[in-house]
Amino acid sequence: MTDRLPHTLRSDASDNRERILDAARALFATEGLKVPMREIARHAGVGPATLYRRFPTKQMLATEAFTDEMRACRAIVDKGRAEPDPWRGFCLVIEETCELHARSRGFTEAFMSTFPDAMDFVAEREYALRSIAELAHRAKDAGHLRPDFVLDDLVLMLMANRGIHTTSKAARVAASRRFAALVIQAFQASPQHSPLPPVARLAPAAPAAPGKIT
Amino acid sequence: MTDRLPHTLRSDASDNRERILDAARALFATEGLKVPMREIARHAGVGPATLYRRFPTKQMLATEAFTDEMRACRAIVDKGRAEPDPWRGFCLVIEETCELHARSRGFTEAFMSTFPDAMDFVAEREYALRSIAELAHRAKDAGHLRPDFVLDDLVLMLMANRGIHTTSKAARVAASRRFAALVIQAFQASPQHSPLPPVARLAPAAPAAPGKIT
DNA sequence: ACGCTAACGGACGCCCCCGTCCACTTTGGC
DNA sequence: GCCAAAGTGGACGGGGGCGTCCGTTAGCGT
Repeated sequence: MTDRLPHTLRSDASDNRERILDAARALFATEGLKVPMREIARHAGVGPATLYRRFPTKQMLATEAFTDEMRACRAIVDKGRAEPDPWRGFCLVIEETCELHARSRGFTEAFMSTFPDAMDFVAEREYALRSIAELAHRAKDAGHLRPDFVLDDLVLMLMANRGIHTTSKAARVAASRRFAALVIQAFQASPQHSPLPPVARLAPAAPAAPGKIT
Repeated sequence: MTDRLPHTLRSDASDNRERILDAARALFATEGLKVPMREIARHAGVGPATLYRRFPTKQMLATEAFTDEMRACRAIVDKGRAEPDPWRGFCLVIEETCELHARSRGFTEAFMSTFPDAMDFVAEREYALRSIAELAHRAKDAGHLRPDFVLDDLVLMLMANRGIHTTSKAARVAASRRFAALVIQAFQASPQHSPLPPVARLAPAAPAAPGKIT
């Protein structure tokens, strides 16, 4: 033994790890987070024990599996913030976020649910929300975003977007696109809009079981 | 025996039946359709066998439990159609439908999902949609509803509304109310709106498992 | 008051998922 | 090539929901 702590995985192990992540990404996207761990293992061609040794909890697996989406999410808000026209940036964030979430059923659940252990998602969500808040502020000042818009409206929109289920992914993405366009229409400042009902206090939002991911 | 076919339940039986329906209504509203049958039985203070004898399938139970909501749904669209101003009627339908669905988590699932056996919900949904289509047509003619609105947009809105989950029912209703107001804003005809992305072909819509209610 | 029978609910067997243990296999440094 | 350690997957016990059977209880007509 040359090393007491081999932090480097054996070749077959890291190979399996990658296959597991691929399977998880695919199944989380199509089936959502509720997909059984064994299903992922089966799809990856490994035994349950291997899956559990590599990722002791489903949170850890989800966290790893969704790094791409998390990066994309951050990229979207950064791109939106970089846009010279704040309203254009705001619209862009809504459009692309809706599409991103429409593409992966599981990511939305992970992103919206408040994980008790892994704080990654919460932190990332907070970052996104704060960025968008700043963007919204600028868009309001520019007179394009309705003045009574609040950040919770965006959370509301995201929650609503997740309700859109269809048979195929293509249909879901298309529906989400149209939904985003309608939402943007609703957020746009207009002389004719009547006052909105009061905002509801939206808790950090849980899909069904608060914090539990099963 | 005075009657060969006692179509009338014994007193304790009809009593239990009522308690089961009460429990089902309460649990379906708060927990959704996924609540276990035993849970309903337990909550009603009866054994599983009693529940299953009275309602052999969860569909039958749900169908009975949601008659009130179905009636309310029909009343809403009728009221909206009776309104002299079609746009006002259209808004009213959206507002009240959103609220109705926000009040009962399970009803939305039942209403949106396509039951393979019990056709009651499908028929009722079709009636509502046809009525609203006619209302929308008049609202368009009056120039208040945007011309590129299609009926699928309303289904989209309903699907989205079901995505709104919160901790308390009160918060959910409040959120739904605001959501409805925003949606109405989006549907309102306006000189400044840009063309919408193409409509997606929305299948009759299934919550997760198409047609299965478990 | 009685007895027939509808109605009841506890208990059963089934299946699926969970997380863990352990005997066997593979890797890679020497 | 050898062999210790890392890695593997089948198998296990636990838990929970499902739908049904059956011995017991109690409503109701006589």
